[in-house]
Amino acid sequence: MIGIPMMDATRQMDIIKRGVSEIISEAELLDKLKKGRPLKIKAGFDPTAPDIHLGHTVLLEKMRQFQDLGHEVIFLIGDFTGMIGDPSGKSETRKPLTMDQVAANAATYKEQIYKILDREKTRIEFNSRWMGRLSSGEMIRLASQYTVARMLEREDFKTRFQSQSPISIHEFMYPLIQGYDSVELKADVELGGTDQKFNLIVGRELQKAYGMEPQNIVLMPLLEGLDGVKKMSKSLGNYIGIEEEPFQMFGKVMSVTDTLMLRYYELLSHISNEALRQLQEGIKNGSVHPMRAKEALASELVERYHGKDKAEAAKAEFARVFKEREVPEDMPVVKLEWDEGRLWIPKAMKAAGLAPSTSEAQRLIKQGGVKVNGEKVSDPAEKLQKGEYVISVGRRKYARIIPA
RNA sequence: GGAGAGGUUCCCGAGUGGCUAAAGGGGACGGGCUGUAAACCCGUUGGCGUACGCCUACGGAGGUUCGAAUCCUCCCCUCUCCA
Repeated sequence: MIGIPMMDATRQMDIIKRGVSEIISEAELLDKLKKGRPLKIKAGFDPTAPDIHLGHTVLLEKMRQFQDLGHEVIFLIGDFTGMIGDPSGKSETRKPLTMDQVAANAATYKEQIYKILDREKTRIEFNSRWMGRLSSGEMIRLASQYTVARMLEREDFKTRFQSQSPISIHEFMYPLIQGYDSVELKADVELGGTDQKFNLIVGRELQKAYGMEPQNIVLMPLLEGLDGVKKMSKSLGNYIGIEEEPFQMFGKVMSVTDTLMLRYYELLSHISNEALRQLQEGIKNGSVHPMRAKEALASELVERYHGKDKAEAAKAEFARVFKEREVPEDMPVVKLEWDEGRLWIPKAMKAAGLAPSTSEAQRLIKQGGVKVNGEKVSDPAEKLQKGEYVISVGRRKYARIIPA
């Protein structure tokens, strides 16, 4: 960083603003940038088992942008706050993680986040470092900085209060502690998802209460999942994990709608703001084929997480399987018992994981969705002589079966 | 603590004694169309060596009945209102 002059504040702002949902406040942030010193950028993460998907990377990419602009990024693992669990509603109080678990999760985080963040420029912190030794007196002082009325402004607290659902006192501590982290770290900017808005604002207020200049807040939208509607999450199954196989990752990106593709471009791609604008324009006026754009995006993402070679291979494989409708090179190989010499196809399908039950397998056959060695199966009762076969269901599911 | 309402197949939600493996919608899956998508159209959506048939299913356990998701008893859970 030393010796490299910082980019002009307005140009920095232009980069920072890409894809953000809200900045509190833009004018303040611009002032800070104008001072020309590296800012402390904080972003907090749950200590629970991390399995990062593209939704999480929206925030990480923004952190990376700040790093590239020469600022100091603090990756904060909320191991202390993890004992409370963000009271997002009904969720029960979490069981505290052991030191070992936290350490293991942190290690996993590191492995994954450095695919995006610059290892040299990332500072990792745990909030137990300071929270663990905060005295009761200091804790009370902290709690005295905020009022119940203001706490109840938070949407989920408000609704729970109004509907007379229980709110435990310790749940109020969550935003306070998260905010206190900003005090401790002297954060200039805190990054978070839009769902974190309240908590981040508390951080601002607390910094003021402790006589500091309040942090600015950069809120990132929650990335829509593959369905294009709900936020990407593992439990909804609409996610792309950053450790997924290249071919699978490529295919998932390709299956996304054109609108969502542009959204992903905005939030995930490294193409410049100018290039993004041209792309949007090109698709609108028809000069850019959406499929080409989608391929480029898929390639970019696969390359980021698996390297250039894997990305090219995934692209080629995808073209083979989906454009030319040929059999994929890699597919699960399943060994089956051929007890009676002839094997009922639905049974083979079930054993190969192509259908959850023989009943379902029969339905699929009746609907014309099943092929054996490329030929459509029309009779659900059909059996196979002992041998090796490739069975497919629909366009995506394939398995090779061989006698055990 | 008192008074009500309700728990149905992946989800929502109909169904008040047989015609109900259970309407309808959503989702998912298969087919068509296409750009590999979206939208749209059609179809499927409990399990089982497989038409037939059999088994399992309407919060749980019993009971009434030729026959229950539907009636009775007890229990568990959720929600609403009052205090």
